[in-house]
Amino acid sequence: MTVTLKDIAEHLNVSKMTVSRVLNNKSSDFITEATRQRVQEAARVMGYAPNRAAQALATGQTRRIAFLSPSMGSRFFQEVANRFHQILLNDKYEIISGELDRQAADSTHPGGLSRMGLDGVLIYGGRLGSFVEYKGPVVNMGPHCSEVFDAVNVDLYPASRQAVEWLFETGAKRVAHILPPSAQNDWDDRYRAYREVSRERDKNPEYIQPPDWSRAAARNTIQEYVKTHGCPDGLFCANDDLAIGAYRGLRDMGIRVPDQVRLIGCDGIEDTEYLDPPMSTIVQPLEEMCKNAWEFLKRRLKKGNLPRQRMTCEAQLILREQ
Amino acid sequence: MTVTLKDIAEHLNVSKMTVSRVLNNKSSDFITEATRQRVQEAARVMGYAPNRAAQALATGQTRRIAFLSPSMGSRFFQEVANRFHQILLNDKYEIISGELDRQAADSTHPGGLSRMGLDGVLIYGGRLGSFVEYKGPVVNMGPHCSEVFDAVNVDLYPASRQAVEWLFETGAKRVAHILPPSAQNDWDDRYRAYREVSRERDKNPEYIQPPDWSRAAARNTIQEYVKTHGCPDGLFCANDDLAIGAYRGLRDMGIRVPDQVRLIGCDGIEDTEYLDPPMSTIVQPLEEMCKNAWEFLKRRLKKGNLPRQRMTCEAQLILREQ
DNA sequence: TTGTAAGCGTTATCAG
DNA sequence: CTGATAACGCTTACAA
Repeated sequence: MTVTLKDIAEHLNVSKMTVSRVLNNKSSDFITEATRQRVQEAARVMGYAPNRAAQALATGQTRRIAFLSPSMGSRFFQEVANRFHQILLNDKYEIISGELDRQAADSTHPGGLSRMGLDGVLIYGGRLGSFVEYKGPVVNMGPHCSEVFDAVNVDLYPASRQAVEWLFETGAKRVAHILPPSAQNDWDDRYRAYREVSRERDKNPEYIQPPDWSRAAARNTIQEYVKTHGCPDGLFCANDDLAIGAYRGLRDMGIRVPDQVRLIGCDGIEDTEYLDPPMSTIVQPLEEMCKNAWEFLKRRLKKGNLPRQRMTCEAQLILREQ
Repeated sequence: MTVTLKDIAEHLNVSKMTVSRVLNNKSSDFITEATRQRVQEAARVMGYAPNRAAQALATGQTRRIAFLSPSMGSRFFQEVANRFHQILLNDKYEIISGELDRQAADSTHPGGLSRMGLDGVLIYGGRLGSFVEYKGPVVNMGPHCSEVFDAVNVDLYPASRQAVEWLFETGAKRVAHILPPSAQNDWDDRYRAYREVSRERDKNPEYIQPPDWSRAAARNTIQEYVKTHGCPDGLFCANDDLAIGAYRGLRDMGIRVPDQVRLIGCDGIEDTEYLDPPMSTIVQPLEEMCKNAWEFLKRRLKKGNLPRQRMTCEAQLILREQ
């Protein structure tokens, strides 16, 4: 059925090894130009394609990497996954995406990482207790990385402060913070920045807490909040999806953006540019982060016992016309 | 390092086969409850995880499927990929996404499908000449499917007609159609519907042609168009990204939506609901399409020589407040 | 420069 | 019910 090394070898009266060597053209191996030509021609004509499983079994390497994030439905994480896809493609690696919760690291779990045949894992997001037991290389990225893995941190704190301060400075009397309760922790830059700026300005912090990070949740929650508490005139949102959901929820009630409320999102997804008015947001330097994460992982793939690699990138507040 | 069947077998003084049988619990195999228990316990304790590559090599099955679409940057295709991810997860299949152009089917291509170790391929979108030479099972889905593969068609024609007619009936004098030149073909339901309705109403068709399907392209192109041709008062867009780009481009020029121009998109991505005003669009029954595509593929995975499977789903025009 | 032999971790087949 | 043995297709190490 499918063509194997052996088929080519027999066809050409050479050994499998000769064929293998030609097809992998390892620089360390020497083959006469004549046989090289013959083998390549035969492989092409016969339509040879290597059996990845066999290669993986023999070498112990799958050339497959997982990218895990909290939620594949989030546009931001899709943008990250995409960037990785493009980057890894250049290096002939496959990427397979998954969600942190579902893709538990332990080998007991039927869909667990250790059962997937991976060379390594890229993770956006933190709180990954279960991953300490995953044996392969892991690079963690995001605003609050694990202390045990290689890490590409992104610092949201300065930009978050600027965002909240800008809202106050440009006239907002009540600036609220939208974020799910699960993220209301001191390790969250956005939360901490909001709380501290509020305190410095003697403002009462107001938290609007959708049950999750989805647009739909933010849309509902903001409406309930406004009905019972009245409407803030500034809204610092923990991510762009929440900001977009809030925007829609406010418009549902006839509240004007930005006249009555100004919003600032976080992460910098494409969608924010296409709203009307375009939404201000805190942009993460994704390209830089992804490139570096991949470099970290490649290095560790080559040499497992490196000292821990880490770096920190700076997110940037982008104010759009309003 | 990692635990194998052999390790467990030696630890328990049984054969690898016994361990293998227990761990796969094939109903056809009979094992005493006692040994079953012992094996399962040992596997758990020792942290056994099967080697996927070895399994694949032995069985010839990878439990891995590719999902290919024209562009991974498109939000719509991301939504499709997502649905497949969820669906296949239930059946313990992995999914790996790619783009049609890059992932050529032939074995010559280094990143070609036949080199990826796949059980089958799901493709959204048409024009896939090169895929006839891919040997594995293929299910094609979308508005203009291949005639040679199993197919889940979606019929955009009736909804497209309704869309254009609705724009005219509700008062539009000039309804233009935005679509990239590459799609300006009779096999495209949207193009055909627009052209025919225009003709039936003795209207001059107006085509606005961004170079590709991106928001940015639509945003630029609409502005150039309006500057030279004036502004249509109805816009039927070949997909939601174009519609969103056009919306932004119009707003850039101070043109009011929907007062001066009304837009209708196509595909039904989540973003359309969150614009202000929410955007009308033609919604594809994604859940139905994906479920069926996967059923088709599973069937063909089991039994290769089925007659060609095919079905057609109906897209639906959703008019949102405007 | 090329070939031979062994092994990677599973599963299939056939004996016991 | 359980165990040996032979694949699966490739690469690594070592011989020639």
